[in-house]
Amino acid sequence: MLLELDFSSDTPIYMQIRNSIVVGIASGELSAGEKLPTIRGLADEAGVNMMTVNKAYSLLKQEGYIVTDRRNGACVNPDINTAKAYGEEEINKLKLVISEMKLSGVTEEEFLNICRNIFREKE
Amino acid sequence: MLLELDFSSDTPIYMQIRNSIVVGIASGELSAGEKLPTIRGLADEAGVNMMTVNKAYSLLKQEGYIVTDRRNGACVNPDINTAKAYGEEEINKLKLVISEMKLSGVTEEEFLNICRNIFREKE
DNA sequence: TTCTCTGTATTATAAAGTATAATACAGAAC
DNA sequence: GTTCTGTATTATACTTTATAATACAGAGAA
Repeated sequence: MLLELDFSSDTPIYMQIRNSIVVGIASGELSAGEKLPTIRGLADEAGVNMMTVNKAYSLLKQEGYIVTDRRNGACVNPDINTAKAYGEEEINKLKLVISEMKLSGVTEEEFLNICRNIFREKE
Repeated sequence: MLLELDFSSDTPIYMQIRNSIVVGIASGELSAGEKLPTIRGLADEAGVNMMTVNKAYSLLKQEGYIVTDRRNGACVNPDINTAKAYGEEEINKLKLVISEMKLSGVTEEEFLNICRNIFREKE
């Protein structure tokens, strides 16, 4: 698992970890059921506290992206519910990104192409 | 200016204000050169502290979205630089939204249609 | 058994970010 | 002068974030 953390970012570390894993699952870099690093292992590797990784894993578990087992550790949820509705929060985040890129001069077609590429990105 | 603040959100108030204005400019709700509410006025209206609004305006000014004048107050920058490159940060935010919606079961075509609608949204 | 690994929980602490409050100043408009 | 503007300063309180040091229960391996 590639995990790039930006300690000077305004995004909290635990959220960066959470985001990396979500993106990894969506891109196929992490496959359904795949074993994730242990909390302690990832904390060591990333140079952060165990509880910071734990916070990320707890959030991912609560969101249904991963499952945890005291025996085997954490795994990507082998059966993520792809029938759940996206929230208004996602739409608002999307609106914001589109607004910012629009004001950077990105045209609709350029933007859609960027999205197409990201959508099709495989590991 | 419509301004909906969610005080229970994990997004700071000053950032919500900043985001609302960015979206407003991009959608055309706020036009180039248009006068914005005064810091004190908006603070009163929104029920927040003056310095919170000031923080949002300072950020918007620094980002080039608005200009300020001690005489007239703050205005939408009449000449926003639409030739500036979008940052990697925007791409990462976009990747995250796409990932989350993908994992909610949204197909590529559905997603592109949502984007098209947002992109064309006028006030 | 004993040892080691897993996620989880607790408690304490430090540091940073956020928001409020009360003022004050400089510049321009009236 | 008075009033408005953005801006600046200082202090305070609260929340969030991250670390640290432990500890526990359950399961696997020696």
